[in-house]
Amino acid sequence: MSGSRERPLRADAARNRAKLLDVATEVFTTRGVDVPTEEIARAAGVGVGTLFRHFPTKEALLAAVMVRRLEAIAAGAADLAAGAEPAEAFFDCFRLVVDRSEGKNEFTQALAAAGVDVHASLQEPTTAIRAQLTDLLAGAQRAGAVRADLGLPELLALLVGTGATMEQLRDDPAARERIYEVVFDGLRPH
Amino acid sequence: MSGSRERPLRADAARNRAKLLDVATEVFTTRGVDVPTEEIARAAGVGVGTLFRHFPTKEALLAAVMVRRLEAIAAGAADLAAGAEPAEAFFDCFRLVVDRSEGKNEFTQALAAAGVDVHASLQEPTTAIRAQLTDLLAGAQRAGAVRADLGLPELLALLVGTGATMEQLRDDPAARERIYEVVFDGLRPH
Amino acid sequence: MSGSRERPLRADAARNRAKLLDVATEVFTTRGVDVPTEEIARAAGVGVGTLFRHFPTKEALLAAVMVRRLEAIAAGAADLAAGAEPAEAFFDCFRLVVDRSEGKNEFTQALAAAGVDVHASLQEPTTAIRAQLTDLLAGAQRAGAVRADLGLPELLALLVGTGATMEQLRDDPAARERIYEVVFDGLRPH
Amino acid sequence: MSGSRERPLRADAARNRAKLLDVATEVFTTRGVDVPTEEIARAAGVGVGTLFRHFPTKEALLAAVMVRRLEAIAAGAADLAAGAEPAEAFFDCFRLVVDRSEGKNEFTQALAAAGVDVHASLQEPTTAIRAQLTDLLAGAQRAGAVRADLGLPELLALLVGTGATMEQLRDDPAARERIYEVVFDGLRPH
DNA sequence: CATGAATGAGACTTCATTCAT
DNA sequence: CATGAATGAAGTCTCATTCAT
Repeated sequence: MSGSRERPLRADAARNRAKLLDVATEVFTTRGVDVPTEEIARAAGVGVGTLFRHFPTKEALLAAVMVRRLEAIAAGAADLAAGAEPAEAFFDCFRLVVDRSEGKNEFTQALAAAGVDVHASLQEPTTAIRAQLTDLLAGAQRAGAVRADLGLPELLALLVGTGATMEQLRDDPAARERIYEVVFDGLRPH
Repeated sequence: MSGSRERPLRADAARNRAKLLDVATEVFTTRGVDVPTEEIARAAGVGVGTLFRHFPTKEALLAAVMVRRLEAIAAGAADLAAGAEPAEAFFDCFRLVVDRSEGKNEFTQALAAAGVDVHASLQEPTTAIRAQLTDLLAGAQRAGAVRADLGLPELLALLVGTGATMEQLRDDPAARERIYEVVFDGLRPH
Repeated sequence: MSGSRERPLRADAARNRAKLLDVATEVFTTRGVDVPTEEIARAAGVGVGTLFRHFPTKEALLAAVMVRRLEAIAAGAADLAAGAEPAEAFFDCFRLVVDRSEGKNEFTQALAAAGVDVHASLQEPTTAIRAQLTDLLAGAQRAGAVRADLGLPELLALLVGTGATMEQLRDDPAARERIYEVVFDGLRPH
Repeated sequence: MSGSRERPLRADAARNRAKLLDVATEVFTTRGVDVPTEEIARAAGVGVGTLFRHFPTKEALLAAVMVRRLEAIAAGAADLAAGAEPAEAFFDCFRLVVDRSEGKNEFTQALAAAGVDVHASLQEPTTAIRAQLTDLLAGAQRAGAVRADLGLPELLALLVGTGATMEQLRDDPAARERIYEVVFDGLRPH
């Protein structure tokens, strides 16, 4: 699962990489993608050189941040899926993914703008989530809780879109709840 | 309301401004927001100076492009609203706005990243659409075609979000159609 | 004296030229030489084109402003010279020139920076002052009020330099007066 | 007093900074303040980026050049002051400052035009000279070689103004000498 | 392996000057 | 003759990336 990549990575190097990722996540999320690399390095307490040793380009850093978020989401989803009956698992997982997607769009776009094939470069880490969602969707459909004519692509698109919807309603929890009602109602058969 | 601005604008100036807007719309939409101003000027057949005379900053150009798109959408929406029964008018208009929203997110984000208060600077031109949507929504609710607990904010958020959903399914019209079914089903009472 | 140049100049054209000169004098003096030509034109109530019709380059405008000031100074000097005994006339005139030189340095330098041979382009209009100063100096020297070994070049240089000195003491009239004492004392024989 | 600033500065960085300062001094003095930064960088054998790393704005570079010149002047003045009797020390120092002031006005004005508070930003490095001049002046006055009613402000103004005077007589050493006689005579009591 | 100085292409913008209206 | 839109060279500054220390 968390297969070993390259060499084991020395202790301090690993610490630097982690700090960099933490800072980048924080900074990109709160201040946008245009923050200079140098600033991120400084905030992480390392030189730019170190940043570029770990992430050969800025895009690579961006991608790594995304991957990390996706992995976190996947972990959460795994817990939920393990739990209860199919329908509940599906809808709970939907909520989880959406709630954690905050700001994800900006990354995706920044990556795309940089000419990176997002689908390709994020393929592997996303696989876990994809697999889980496929299972959850199938289970919910088998249980008659979700329209049978929907596939994984529609589900993924809907997750992204609902995330975007929610971002517009950041300050109104009640409204967000109503949106969930609309979307979940729409997902059910008929 | 949509009153005349400043002076009538000389013939060639108007032509240049229009060309600039055309080119910018095209370029920003297809190649993203990071295209150099100089390239836009060249593509429009004018010098950079001319571009900056018409739009004092790049953001101003970006905003102008958005405004233009919104105005076009508003015009289309007006035609639909004039037409038929409330429910149909509402759903048709929803589709129209979503279909024309392609790529709009990127603009909004670019503007926001530049520190522009999008809501403020685009307020006026958006007002037309807002008003129409308010009417359409009210009409559809009165006709019992849409849940009564939804307000304009939710509608707007849903329009944005559905647009984002659709962008993920750019190449699959059938899937897009299924999304519309989901969302429209969800919007109906119960 | 005010010899006719070129054509007689139509009434409105003359008015424009005068307004332009007034505004330029005001603006250059208060806000420096880097003010855009367009702004000067606007302040004068004309288009840039008109400005450039009257003054083929910005330097030409700068030079014209200087000329005008010098002419004003010359006029004032003439009045004084006409008056009393040689020594008094000389020293009064010295004061007059210095007092009116405020900010003149900036112009001279701007012109020089633009590669204009100031001495050459201002030769003619300065001639009047030069002639007067030559006479005044000679008179004062004959009267034994000024060292005999000084020539016009030294006098001109001293006028410029004393102007610069005074600009440093803009806010201290008493100090300025002491400077005059120093310089005038120094000018007297022994 | 002339305490170390920030970090020790790496060897190559120090070399570049020095070269930049040398070139800038040379170029600004001979060709004026309007020389493009890029040209200065090229002449110093570095990229523009390096220039801007050392001096965040062009004004900063200008100011640094001035500071350097003032420091050089102060050093020379210190030597003189150490030497002989008060009167001689004073007048020699006056000459020194004036002779080294060549072109200094242009800098001051460029800085002022850029909205920099020259007095403030150059305060510290000037302090050394101020202190020395204060001492020299007091000494010369005590020795009865200079009018007692003059203060430091007048002296400084006179230094600037005499510099301006001398610049007009760049090519006539004999005339310059006569100016010194005039000014020094004027400075003596009576 | 870390550091941060150096690089230099390129971004945005200004402005003197020209020329169609 | 006046106007002001158009021009485009040039200027200052930023920032991802490289490389000497």
